[in-house]
Amino acid sequence: MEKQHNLSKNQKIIFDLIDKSPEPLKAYSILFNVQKKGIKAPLQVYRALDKLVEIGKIHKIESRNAFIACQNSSCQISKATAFSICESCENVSEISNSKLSKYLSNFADESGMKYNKYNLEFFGLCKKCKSK
Amino acid sequence: MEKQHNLSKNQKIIFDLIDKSPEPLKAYSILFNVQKKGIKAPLQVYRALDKLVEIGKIHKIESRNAFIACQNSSCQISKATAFSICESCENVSEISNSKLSKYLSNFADESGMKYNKYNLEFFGLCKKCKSK
DNA sequence: TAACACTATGTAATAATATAACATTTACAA
DNA sequence: TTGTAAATGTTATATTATTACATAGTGTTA
Ligand SMILES: [Zn+2]
Ligand SMILES: [Zn+2]
Ligand SMILES: [Zn+2]
Ligand SMILES: [Zn+2]
Repeated sequence: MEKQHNLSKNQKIIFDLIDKSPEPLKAYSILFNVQKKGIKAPLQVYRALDKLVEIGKIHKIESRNAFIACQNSSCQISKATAFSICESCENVSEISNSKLSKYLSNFADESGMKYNKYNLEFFGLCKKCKSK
Repeated sequence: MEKQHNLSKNQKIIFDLIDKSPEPLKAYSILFNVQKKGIKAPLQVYRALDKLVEIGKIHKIESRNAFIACQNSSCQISKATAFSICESCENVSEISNSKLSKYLSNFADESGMKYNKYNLEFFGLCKKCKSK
């Protein structure tokens, strides 16, 4: 069973915002949106983001410096993440494909390196944008 | 055959620096290192970096905001990149594994999205750091 | 050659992203 | 209730990246 994390006040405010957003949110856009709730400084946002990433409630889309809520309770607490990103409309969604995650989690090569985490970002055109 | 790109003066200065570095370089560290060669402003660095990424001579390590020279002539001009990153010593190397690249290049799911590019970053401990 | 388009460069200012440092408060278990 | 870890508040600053505008080189074609 997954460990239950009781979010703190700031963490909850920021998670709720990200969770109900249809698109990845950037840190300063989050800051702007939560100022009416009393969160005034970048650091308050970044601290909450760090914690939320750490416990797997959100993920950072590295190529976009933006954050989305985890859609996939089986992504092993952020140790194995894969996303598809539309380069036209910037829609991002988390890929939940057990074959893919099994393949990558078990990946090993001759480097002698032990991989315990990965992040994969696919880019392309989503269905909508393809048909335009 | 790969298209031959004749690098411009700034592009060459910056590529040479990255190419001979054993570790990924950050933009402002590059800037600092090439100031004696007359490159004075961040934009000069970023423009060269953009071009070098575009033509596949270097790659950006997204999780580190840093750049390394391509070690893998078959990475299809930056359309299919995979890296291993040691979380202890921060050593980064490009993974060149034909099975992996074939698997990912052919990956498709039910989203209807056509993937034409990916970037994968593996994290773990390198041989050296593991044995410490 | 002259005209054109395209790529690259130079420079200043500024935007966007992220962290350091320090003081205080809250949660909660020993 | 005392100790400790986690979270918060605040200011300042560091790091990463882009906008805007002017100029110069490079190669192609009329
Ligand atoms: Zn997830
Ligand atoms: Zn799209
Ligand atoms: Zn490469
Ligand atoms: Zn290492």
